[in-house]
Amino acid sequence: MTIHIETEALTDRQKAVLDAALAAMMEEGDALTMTSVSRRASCSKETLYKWFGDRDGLLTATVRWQASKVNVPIVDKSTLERKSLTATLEQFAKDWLTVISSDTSIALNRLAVSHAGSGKTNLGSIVLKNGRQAMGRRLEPVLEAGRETGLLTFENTDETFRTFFGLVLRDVQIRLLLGDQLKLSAAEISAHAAEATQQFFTLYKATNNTKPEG
Amino acid sequence: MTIHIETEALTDRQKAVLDAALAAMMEEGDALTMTSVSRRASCSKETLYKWFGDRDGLLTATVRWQASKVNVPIVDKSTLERKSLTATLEQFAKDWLTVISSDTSIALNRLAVSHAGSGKTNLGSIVLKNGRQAMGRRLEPVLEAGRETGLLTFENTDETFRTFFGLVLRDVQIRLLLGDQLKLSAAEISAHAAEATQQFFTLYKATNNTKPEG
DNA sequence: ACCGAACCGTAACGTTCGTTACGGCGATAG
DNA sequence: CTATCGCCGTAACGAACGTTACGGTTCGGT
Repeated sequence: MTIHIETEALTDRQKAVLDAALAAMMEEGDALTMTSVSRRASCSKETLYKWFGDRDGLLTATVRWQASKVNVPIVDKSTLERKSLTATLEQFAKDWLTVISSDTSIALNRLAVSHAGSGKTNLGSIVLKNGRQAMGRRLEPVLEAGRETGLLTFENTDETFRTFFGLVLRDVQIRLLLGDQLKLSAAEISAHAAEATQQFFTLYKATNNTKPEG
Repeated sequence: MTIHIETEALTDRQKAVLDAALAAMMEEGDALTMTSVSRRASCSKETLYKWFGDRDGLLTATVRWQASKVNVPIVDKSTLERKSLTATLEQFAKDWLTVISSDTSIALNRLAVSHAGSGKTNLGSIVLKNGRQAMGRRLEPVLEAGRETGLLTFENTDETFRTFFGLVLRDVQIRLLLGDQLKLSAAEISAHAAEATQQFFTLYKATNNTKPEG
């Protein structure tokens, strides 16, 4: 019941155990058992219970651990100045699509969706916070910077981000979660990232201004 | 293991039982038990097993039953002639958002996502076929009709539909599946359906032609 | 060398739940 | 009226799995 592990304080051995749990999660989904995790990690169940409290604690720690590993595309001021807004958005879209279509992300989101239904744990909110919301926090300053430099026109930053979300991800995530055999090559991801970015500019480019990228 | 029920041939009593299973699914998610369903339906477990074979058979029949009840927005030729393309798309978006945000749809999709992970049943493909794919089959003729009448310009119908998908649904479905407390009033749905339709036209309107809706 | 802590492997316990079996009851046909 | 059939309610069985307990091993500190 209780969560024994702070996200920051993890032994290397504990990280290895969580990686094993992650692997189990990818292969067995929510049906993973404490026994299978302990076998994969070559550790005893007693250790699992001592470290993580109970099954939910292990799952929560695993989700947190994976979330901490995900490279949220970071866009800071210097990046904004060096790269054009178009290139920044395009790269962001590319990274995002790549993460979303990874086996790890799919397994994690499936688990979180399941638990959001059973209502016992708050894995859903953890994934939400580290997924959708983290993306918003990263991208919204970029959008507002684009507005300040006169490249974009919009009123509500959050709504604008959600439109970008829709243009980039479309039906990809739900299809993958439902088990659709959807293969996204790097080339296809790049191509669509570019197209979605163009569409985004079409919708939000400042009307009486120079076009982005000339 | 075996599926005993054809989707078409369902007694009234059996439909009532499946509705009870649906209710159980909404409250308990994947954790619903045969006992709870039999209690809700006021039937015996023996009957459940005789009719549906086993637990998976019951779940599959329930998903099929709900899928058969969902009103996929139907757009036929006569509708296309009576209503403008804009109004048609807007209504389609509205119906779709309403379905997606209903408790039933959320519960069903959660279950399907869970099972797509465990890989035992094909609930995911059933939901996919009756959700995302059914929508595509309905809307794509509309888009092509719009292209033929010179209102829209696009090359790939499927890609165009997926863009519409993204503009309409954005982050709504994944947030709801992950348990985000997102309340969509009818007014908000209508407003966004209109906005998404406008954005869609901005992206795909024929360049050298009269604007849709004057 | 000795001690204690941490950990591994495994056995054991208790619960939950899918599945099956059985007795009773109302309806319907002969 | 009686026999059969479908269904209800409940009890019982068995397996899976979360959780706990225990003996043996490793390892760092003294």
